[in-house]
Amino acid sequence: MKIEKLVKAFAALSQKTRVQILSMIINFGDDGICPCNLLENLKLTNANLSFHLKELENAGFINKKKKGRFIHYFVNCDLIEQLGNFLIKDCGKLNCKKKETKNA
Amino acid sequence: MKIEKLVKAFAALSQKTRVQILSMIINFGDDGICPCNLLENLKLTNANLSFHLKELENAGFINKKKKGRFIHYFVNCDLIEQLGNFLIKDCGKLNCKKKETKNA
DNA sequence: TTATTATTTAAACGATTATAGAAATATTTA
DNA sequence: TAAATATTTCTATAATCGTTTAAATAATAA
Repeated sequence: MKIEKLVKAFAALSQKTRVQILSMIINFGDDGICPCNLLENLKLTNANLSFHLKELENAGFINKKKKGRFIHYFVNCDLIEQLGNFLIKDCGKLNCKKKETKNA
Repeated sequence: MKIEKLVKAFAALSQKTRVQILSMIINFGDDGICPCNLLENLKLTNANLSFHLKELENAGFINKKKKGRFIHYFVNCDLIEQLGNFLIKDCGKLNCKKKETKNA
């Protein structure tokens, strides 16, 4: 995975509210969940929730799909697994040594 | 792991320069590496490197130890593994459901 | 149609972060 | 001791981020 994508993903998880939102979305699995339902359980404004959902979406953690009257958000498990694997297996093997970083 | 610690760790990885620095430190393994050596391979000021090292240290990713004339930084593998495991196994099992988040 | 609900966007703000330059603090070497 | 090197701290600045309020857009229900 490119370092830019990694960093963007970590940035999306660098905020308590977003980790909680992502966790909730994961918990609703394949059904997904709409913002209005998330709102019931979070002390946020609708605008603020929308902001955080967009951040998570931009980072690739979630996708949305229309479901009748509502928009449902779903988790993208692949990205989460890739991140986990990066940390456990690949971290430390990035191209960050001498020559490569000289002009990074 | 407490969500505050998680978030702090992810925040430390939410910046390209810091991921590169951490990766370099990991690559030097048990020998560790001093800031002056890191500087040779990064386009940073000493002040800025010091800032990023402190951020990584505060998040728990690295520790330092005096080695003769230099200070050597070492990676804390435990935290990295914990983060990886959180993503792969525990993410989605946080206490973020209905009742629990009501007063979070 | 109007009213209601769901969701996003826009504008403004305060707080935090990344960076640089300069100075301060060690430490080592000569 | 003075000079050189290593590292951190201080100060300031520009950029980014999280939040709110208000408005805009879209869809549904009455």
